[in-house]
Amino acid sequence: MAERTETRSRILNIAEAAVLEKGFEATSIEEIVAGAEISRGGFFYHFRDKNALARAMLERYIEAEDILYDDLFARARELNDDPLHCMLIGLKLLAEMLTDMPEGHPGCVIAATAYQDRLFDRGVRDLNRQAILGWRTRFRSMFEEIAAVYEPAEPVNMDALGDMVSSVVEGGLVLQRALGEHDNAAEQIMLLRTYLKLLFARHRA
Amino acid sequence: MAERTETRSRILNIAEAAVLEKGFEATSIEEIVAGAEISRGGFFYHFRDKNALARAMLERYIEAEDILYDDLFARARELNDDPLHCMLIGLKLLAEMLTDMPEGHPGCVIAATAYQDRLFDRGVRDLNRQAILGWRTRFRSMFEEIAAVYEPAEPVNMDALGDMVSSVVEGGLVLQRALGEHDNAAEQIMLLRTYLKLLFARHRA
DNA sequence: TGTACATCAGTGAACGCGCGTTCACTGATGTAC
DNA sequence: TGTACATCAGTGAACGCGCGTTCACTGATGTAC
Repeated sequence: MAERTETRSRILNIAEAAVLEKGFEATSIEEIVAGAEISRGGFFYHFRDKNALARAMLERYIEAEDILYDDLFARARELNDDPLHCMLIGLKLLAEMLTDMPEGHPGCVIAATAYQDRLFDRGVRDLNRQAILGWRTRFRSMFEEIAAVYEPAEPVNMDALGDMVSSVVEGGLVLQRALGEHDNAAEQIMLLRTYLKLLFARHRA
Repeated sequence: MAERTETRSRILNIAEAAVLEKGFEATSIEEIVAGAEISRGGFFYHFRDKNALARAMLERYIEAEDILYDDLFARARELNDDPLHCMLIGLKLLAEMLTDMPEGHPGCVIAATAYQDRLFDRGVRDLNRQAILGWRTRFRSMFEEIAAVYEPAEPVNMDALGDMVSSVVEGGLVLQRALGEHDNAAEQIMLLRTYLKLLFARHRA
């Protein structure tokens, strides 16, 4: 990695961890540059101001999550071609991934900034919005594939069902942060899995 | 209301709204006292320091939520004595309550502080923890009543199921904050309702 | 009933500290001729 | 090959501002005798 991108991502790593621990406003540039072993001026060479840091952090986080989901469900599809079983396997893999993190998942940058959104400019808030809408679209289209094969046992709002994956992950992460536990998000995902089995698996169309 | 409690709760109202908008660190005592129309000194008459404000805010929020849930499910029980139907009616009432808020629910103080917990002392973090555990116990015991009458269609972890109510609410609130929409939390609650119908309603024990 | 004192619910000036940001400068590397 | 200049990736001192907190003081109300 070039010097430039290497330092930049060192800054972003440290900032992300700090923001998840105590929020954006409470994370000082001083502590970031101390952690990244550069000077204050060095920080402002990479980011125009603190808001630019927030935007870069979110962009990187969203991109990484997208790659993670792409990868996860690609692996699931290799194991089973049926859309329902692919979804169930993907969620299982996601739950396992969360359980396997030794310190527990550190939390979601989207949720952290959603509860501090008046600190940021419109660009950052739009980014946050687009991320959630992207996940809605991703999962909604997977659920539509499933519904084309399996008739839902009860009528459901497909947008809401698409959102449910994000919602369950976000909710689980809030719980495990508040409780100081490690596996709440994974357990909530397993409950979502059971839900989807009950909703779809009974009636092959 | 006595002067004392009246001013105190005016401070807490303003602080809570501000904390949900931009986080605890970014909420200054200056803006709180300006909103409450008192002086800086007046604030410190009521709260020893900013951490004491956080604790009081959380205590009040948790108490209010507990009363709200007590009330909601008491009304539900009046409408139907069966534990499953009581739960389903209670969740419907909760979803309606969320939909009826003209500005949308402002967000949960627990979630906001969970993503800023390194700012607070142990007392505040314990309070947060106890709140989530309290909701777990509340809903778990309701689900156990249900399971005594209706055999679950799939095996579920009862602690996780108890947590699921909080998780769905928290997750839905994160989504609606990030999206700037109003009814995501209500829709997630309706999906949870469908889940519980599928899980329990089929097999009367 | 009058007087002395105590408590309550504040006021508002002052404090020092840490914050985000700016800016003149620097040494290493790359490019033109 | 040598020299001049440009760009890159920073350094570190300095800036002013807003923050949480302290403190001496105040006027209204309550209580004792």
